[in-house]
Amino acid sequence: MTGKMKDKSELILEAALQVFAELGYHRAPVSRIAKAAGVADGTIYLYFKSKEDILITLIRGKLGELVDKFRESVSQSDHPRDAIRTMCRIHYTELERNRALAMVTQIELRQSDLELRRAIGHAVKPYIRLIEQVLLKGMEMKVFRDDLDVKLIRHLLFGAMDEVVTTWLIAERPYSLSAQVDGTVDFFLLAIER
Amino acid sequence: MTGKMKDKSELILEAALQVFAELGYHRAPVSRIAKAAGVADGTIYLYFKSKEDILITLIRGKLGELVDKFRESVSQSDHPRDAIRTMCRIHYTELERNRALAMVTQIELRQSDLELRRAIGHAVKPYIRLIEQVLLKGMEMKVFRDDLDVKLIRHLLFGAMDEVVTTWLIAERPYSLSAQVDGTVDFFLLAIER
Amino acid sequence: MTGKMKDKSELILEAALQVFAELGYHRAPVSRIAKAAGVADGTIYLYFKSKEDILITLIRGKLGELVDKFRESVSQSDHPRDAIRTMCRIHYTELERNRALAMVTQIELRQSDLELRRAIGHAVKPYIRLIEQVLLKGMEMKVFRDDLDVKLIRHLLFGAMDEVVTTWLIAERPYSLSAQVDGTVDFFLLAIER
Amino acid sequence: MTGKMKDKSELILEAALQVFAELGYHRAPVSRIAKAAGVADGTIYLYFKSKEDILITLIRGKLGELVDKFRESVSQSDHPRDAIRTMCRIHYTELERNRALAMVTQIELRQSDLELRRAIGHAVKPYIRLIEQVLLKGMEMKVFRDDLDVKLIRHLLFGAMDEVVTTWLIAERPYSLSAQVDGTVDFFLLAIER
DNA sequence: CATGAATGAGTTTTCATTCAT
DNA sequence: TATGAATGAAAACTCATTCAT
Repeated sequence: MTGKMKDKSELILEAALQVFAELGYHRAPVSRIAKAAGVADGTIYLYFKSKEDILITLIRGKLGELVDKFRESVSQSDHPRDAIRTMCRIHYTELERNRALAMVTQIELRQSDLELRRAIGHAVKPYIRLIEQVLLKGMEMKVFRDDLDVKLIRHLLFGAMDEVVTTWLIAERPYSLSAQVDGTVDFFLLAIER
Repeated sequence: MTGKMKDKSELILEAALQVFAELGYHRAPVSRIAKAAGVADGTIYLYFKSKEDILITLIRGKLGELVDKFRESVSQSDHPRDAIRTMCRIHYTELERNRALAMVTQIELRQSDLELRRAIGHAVKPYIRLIEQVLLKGMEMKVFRDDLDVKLIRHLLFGAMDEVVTTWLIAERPYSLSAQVDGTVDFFLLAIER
Repeated sequence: MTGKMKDKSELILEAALQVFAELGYHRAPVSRIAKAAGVADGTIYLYFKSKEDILITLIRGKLGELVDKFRESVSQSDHPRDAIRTMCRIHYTELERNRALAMVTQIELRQSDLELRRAIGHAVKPYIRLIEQVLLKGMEMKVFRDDLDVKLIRHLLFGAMDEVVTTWLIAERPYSLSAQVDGTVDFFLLAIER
Repeated sequence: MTGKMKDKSELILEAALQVFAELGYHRAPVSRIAKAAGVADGTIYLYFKSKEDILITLIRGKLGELVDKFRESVSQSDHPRDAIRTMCRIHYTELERNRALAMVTQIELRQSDLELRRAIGHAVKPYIRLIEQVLLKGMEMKVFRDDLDVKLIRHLLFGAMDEVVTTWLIAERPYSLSAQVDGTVDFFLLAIER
């Protein structure tokens, strides 16, 4: 039974994702999340200690899943060039598929106090580090330039992709995000390949 | 006396910038802005029609000033390569100097509802377009590759710089933002120069 | 226990009636109603969606009860003449007994915006229609003149009684309202009986 | 020059009448009245000591004018029957012509606290007394019944007319108010003539 | 007399959180 | 564990009134 029956806290997180995506964190009443999850308002507080706690847990969990995917795919790429392309593809594809998550990570994740911002920053770090590892491996394999400032460039890569996602998200007219993969990666490679 | 006496709406905007930077837009009560500006709560509403109006006016004004600086400097650069470097330098230097503004543009600008997000997006557009113009000029002058997807790359450049600023902003330990200019620009140039 | 325990929304309405009667709708803060009802401010909004909603519900409920009494009594009157007298007696007696209700219906009911005024007008309509029915029945039974303009006269009767109540309500010196029944009805009958 | 130049307080009252009629007393900001009158907000307080004072003065003045018209016309009527008809005609015609005034007297006049209500009640009293005088004259001339309870009946007449005006005022569909004169007066006469 | 910028008390409403059941 | 009614602090905004010019 444990297999099919979702954990109730999972249920609440799922509901919160939808509600945050629709209304934004600050405009999303806890009662609405409760209703969406099919539980009583008070029940939420048996699983989370505050509304903020929901958001943090949510982001951590979802980004954790994403990072796992990144890691897995990267480990299967022989060539760093392919690893970069794969990461970008997953980055764009997953967020395109899960618009609610994109909404929350791109818009809400930037939110509120420094405290929260930092807490969430930690969730992104593994991804940033993964990018770094790929860069290092590429340098080691002599396919990337040997003078790369990896500490800086990992942020340049992440920031560039991040902005592309945000731009897509708030665009008035819909277009394909995943179609931007090659343009993005080609740009990167020009800058980092020997 | 008119020289010393700042316009009261300017006074309020200045106060709002500080308060927003400290607390974040949603957690900043109008009463706190009023107190910081040394005026009564109601006075705020003689100059702005709502709290949101303060934020929008603030962003528009400050970003407008920034964009003006960009434009002026760019127009003085003969070579597109220098223009790119100048833009990045101003971007990093100005936000390093005005941390409160950085706070609001990097953190608050991303938040709130889609509505506001879009409204503010317009304030950034001129900058994005300026980047585009530099790219085009560089292509025309045959110093940049002739196959650049400018619509995409302008976002890649902006996003990369933006992320570097945000990372600096939320960093636990202080370091120089302006010191990142050359690393950033060199990366860009490798990707776009012939 | 359910017997003694009044519905909480009933409790709030009761409190609102008192407060509205004392201060008038516009001068009555919701917080005061809450205090009078012995609940927290926020509790009010679990039962009513706005302050205006309280007033409308209140009027509708109380006037509804009154109209029910009118209807019942009228149905027990064989002769239209008695029906008229009974209506007037109930009208005067009930409002004399429930001064707070009179206050709200006579003073507050008239106030506020046209919107509200109309909404409340609907609550009075059934009473006006009941008067009309009695008139028609009297004409049919040949005890009232056959040339009565019922659409107009129903308002003349209602308005006349209404003014008597208002005059009584704002009088400096107290006197019996119910003692005016016969004078009022005799006047009416002279005008409408054959 | 005094002839053409309206007194400034008159100007303000005129403006207040329009604004009250449009928005209702409580929703009408003093600043709006000032703007409509073409004076500064503060100027209002040189002529009136409060917003409420404006309303009271306004009603008193306008109703005073009306009562003067009633008195003049009545004094020209030889027969009490005609006097009654004339009063009703003026009552309906004047308010039909001056909808703003009707709005204020019928809706706003009923408003707010008992204090105001009473103050305004005084303005109506002369009219009520005039009705009484006509009734007495008619009894004296033996054209009206000699057993009329004039203290009551004057209110029945006023209330009946008043309600007809209010009904007309809040009606969804427009119709002629003055067309109701004969129906109303015929009803009265049946009740009071010998 | 006239102005109109400034005031700040007062109001409605929302919503995260608690706790008796 | 689960509920959901109740709480009450907080917050945005309005506007009658004042007063320095």
